[in-house]
Amino acid sequence: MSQLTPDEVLLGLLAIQPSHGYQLLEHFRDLTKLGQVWNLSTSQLYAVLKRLEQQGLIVGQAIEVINAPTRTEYTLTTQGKNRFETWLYNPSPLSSIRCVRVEFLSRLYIARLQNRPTAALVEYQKKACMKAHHHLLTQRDQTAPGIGFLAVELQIAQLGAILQWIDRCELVPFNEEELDET
Amino acid sequence: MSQLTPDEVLLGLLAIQPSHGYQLLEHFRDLTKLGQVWNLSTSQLYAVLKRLEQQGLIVGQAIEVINAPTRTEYTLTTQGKNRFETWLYNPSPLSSIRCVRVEFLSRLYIARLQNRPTAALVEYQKKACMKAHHHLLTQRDQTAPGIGFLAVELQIAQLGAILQWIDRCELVPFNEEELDET
DNA sequence: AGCCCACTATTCTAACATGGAATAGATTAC
DNA sequence: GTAATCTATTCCATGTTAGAATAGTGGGCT
Repeated sequence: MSQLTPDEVLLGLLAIQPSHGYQLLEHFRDLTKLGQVWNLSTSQLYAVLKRLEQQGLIVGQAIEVINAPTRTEYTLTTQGKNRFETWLYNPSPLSSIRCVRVEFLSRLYIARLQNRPTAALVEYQKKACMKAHHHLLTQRDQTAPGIGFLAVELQIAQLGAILQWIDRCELVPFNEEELDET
Repeated sequence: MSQLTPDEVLLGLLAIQPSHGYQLLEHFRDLTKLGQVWNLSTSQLYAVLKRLEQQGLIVGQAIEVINAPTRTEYTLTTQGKNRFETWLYNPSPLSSIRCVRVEFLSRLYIARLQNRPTAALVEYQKKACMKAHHHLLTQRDQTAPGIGFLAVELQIAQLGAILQWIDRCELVPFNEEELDET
């Protein structure tokens, strides 16, 4: 896998309420939800759900619906809950640029949906980025001119931009999603 | 494929001289070369070479070496050469952040190795980023507050950082690689 | 001499990702 | 009435990816 999987996001959504695949998919398609953040195909989502079930993080239950195809409703297990909590509050923010955009914003989204405070999340991410920023500055001094040097400089610039941006995360209001849970 | 493949970079390297897999790998492992830019595994490189051969962009020739395993030396075909030139001078810079870091820096690296001027490359990329930046500013005004909005703002900040960084690309000297071609 | 390690050079394998189409009933639109 | 679209899921073929496996060479150590 290319590092970033929506595993924990799904666990977070299921922590709010048991849901079936199609319901979960909405969060990844709606551009006001996670649509800007992830680009997840249908089959991928169902594949991930299957994997999570195999790992014992969720359990599925077939639900017969009168005038609709049978659904599989997934519920979080205790194990899954633990995994999610670890992810949310013990973030391992790799501070790679993509990680921040995708993982951090997902964390924020889920935390808001669950009506949890987000200050700590933002703070953790900020600290991690500052640390990485500092580390890169040191690395730059040890790097010979050339492509490698330019790459390091770009990463430094990127992290700087994130640091300027991140404080806005707590100021920007999250309208609808707050109460609206389909 | 997840968008970014080293296909054209390999073609560019083969344009300098026919090489076998292990030789090409050096460019992706050496941190002063493309090591900071790509993270390519051995098997991946060989897989790409096979694919390129299937597409008729390169041809492989088995070379028996006296006291070493047989190598396959790949040579660029006319088609491959065309494909590379198109990529280098007709860049389609998607201006996604990752694209710039990986693709643009690769272009720069190859152009330098081939002793070609880089001013045009930088200029193209800069223009593309400015365009994307502008487009995102418009998009921001049409986006409701929430996660989507934050995502757009982050992208704007990232592009801004790139624009500040990109002018340095022509100023930073590229030492050794200029003449040294293993 | 015997052994271990690192380097050159490539292949294999199993798991996972990905895009796309297939299925199939329900509802809405014209 | 039939076409399109929505709900809900599965299936498939192809491609990517990490990691180990292979295999020969040369060097250093004891």
